[in-house]
Amino acid sequence: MNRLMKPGARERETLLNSGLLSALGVESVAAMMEIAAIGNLPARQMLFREGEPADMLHCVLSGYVRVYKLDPDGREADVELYGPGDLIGASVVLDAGRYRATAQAAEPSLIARFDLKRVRDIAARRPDLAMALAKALSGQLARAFASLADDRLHTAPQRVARYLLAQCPAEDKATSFRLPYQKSLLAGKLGLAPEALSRAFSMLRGHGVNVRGRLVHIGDPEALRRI
Amino acid sequence: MNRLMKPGARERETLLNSGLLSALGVESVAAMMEIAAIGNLPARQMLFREGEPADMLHCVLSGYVRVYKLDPDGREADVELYGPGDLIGASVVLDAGRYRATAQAAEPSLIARFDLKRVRDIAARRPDLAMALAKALSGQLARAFASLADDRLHTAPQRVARYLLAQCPAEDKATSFRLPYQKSLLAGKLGLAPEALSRAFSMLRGHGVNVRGRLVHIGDPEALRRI
DNA sequence: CGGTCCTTTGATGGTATTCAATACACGTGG
DNA sequence: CCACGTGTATTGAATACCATCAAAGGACCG
Repeated sequence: MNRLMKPGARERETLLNSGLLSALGVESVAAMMEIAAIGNLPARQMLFREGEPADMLHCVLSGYVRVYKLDPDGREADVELYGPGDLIGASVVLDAGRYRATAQAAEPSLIARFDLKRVRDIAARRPDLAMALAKALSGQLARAFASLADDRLHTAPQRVARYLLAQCPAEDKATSFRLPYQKSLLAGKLGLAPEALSRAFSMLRGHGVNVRGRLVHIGDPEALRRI
Repeated sequence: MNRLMKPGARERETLLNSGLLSALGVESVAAMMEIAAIGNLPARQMLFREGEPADMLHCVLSGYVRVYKLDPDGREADVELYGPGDLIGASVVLDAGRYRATAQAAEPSLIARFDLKRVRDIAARRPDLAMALAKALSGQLARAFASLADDRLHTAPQRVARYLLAQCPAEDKATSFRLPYQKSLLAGKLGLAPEALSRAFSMLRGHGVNVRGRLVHIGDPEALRRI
């Protein structure tokens, strides 16, 4: 972490809207603000490594953080991608154990850190914080289950189509939007090699999907749904 | 559910050792016991279905419960397998939302059910329960992440080898044990078709693994680790 | 304008799924 | 205790899918 600082007005604002703090009572918010430290991460900086003792809870304020696991021979598998408002590494909140994966900033990012022991102390007194933690974990577990099932049930073009649909507004009309991060990150998130993502995009071109750089145009959402 | 009943002495015993209740204070345990209902599930009975409103928390006392997601065209992908002491469907504890997957008894099973609203009420007053829920979720998230990475990084024989090693005592000497459930269940848990599991076993035969029915003999754990 | 990193495209091989048919295990009832 | 039948496990052959390697094309930033 380059520099650590107390949260300023802007950071407090973002934290208040984050998944963890948004549902808390004023006193718990104050207690958490008290122990928050803000840090600026350059791209590729590690937040923590698999196996290290877990002593911090992290929350993304801006940017993206990639969490992955390593093979003995060095290959990586992305396990989750955290964006603004997301709580990182919650899978480790309660054991006072070790990080179960490695976290790396995917781009220059702003994050908040909370000392785990103090978080546990506060949560032991304030049920709203404990429930907020459980709620964050609950959502992440649901996402993890969805990924697992998606991996096992759908082909690469199908997974990409589903991702694109999830970015569309609900109505079934043509849309354009920007990918929130680079394609190699998206590939990792979807469990694909970057080449496979590229091929998936080019096969979806025949189904009304146009990609140039990070700009995506969906011609016919209904057609995508039938892939 | 066939019959519902208050927990008897035997069920209370099992519940006390379960992941959820084992870390609670006496008062929280009493409160949870108060609202527990025990049910007997025949094999293949559904506990809940994806999309249904979630109103119950479940805990396995004996047997196994398979949780899976469905494709539009009816294919299934197992997402988690819960055994004695495990908390089911915790991914839904806090939203008062809907079940995100389907749960089915894989064999005749005994389960405890807790009314979700009342659990939430108790947790709102008692931080130890909220923390126990978070802890259960935390463990499940870590397992889900491990599965996800395992799927993406390892081949079928490697995944099977890792599973077998996880069942062995730590020491590097020959061992025998029984699979806790049928092979088709194990296949689903590992994200494999039953045929792929079968082929994996027969390829592991060349590395000191012998399987007859549910009986497994590991000749050389060290060799397995090198697969 | 030049370099670096990201992305695309092509060719190949390994790996798992699927379908189909046979063999086996286990519980049931005779 | 044995015979039977159902569901489970194995094996084989064909196919689909994706990773990997290699190389060329493009984007973006200094």
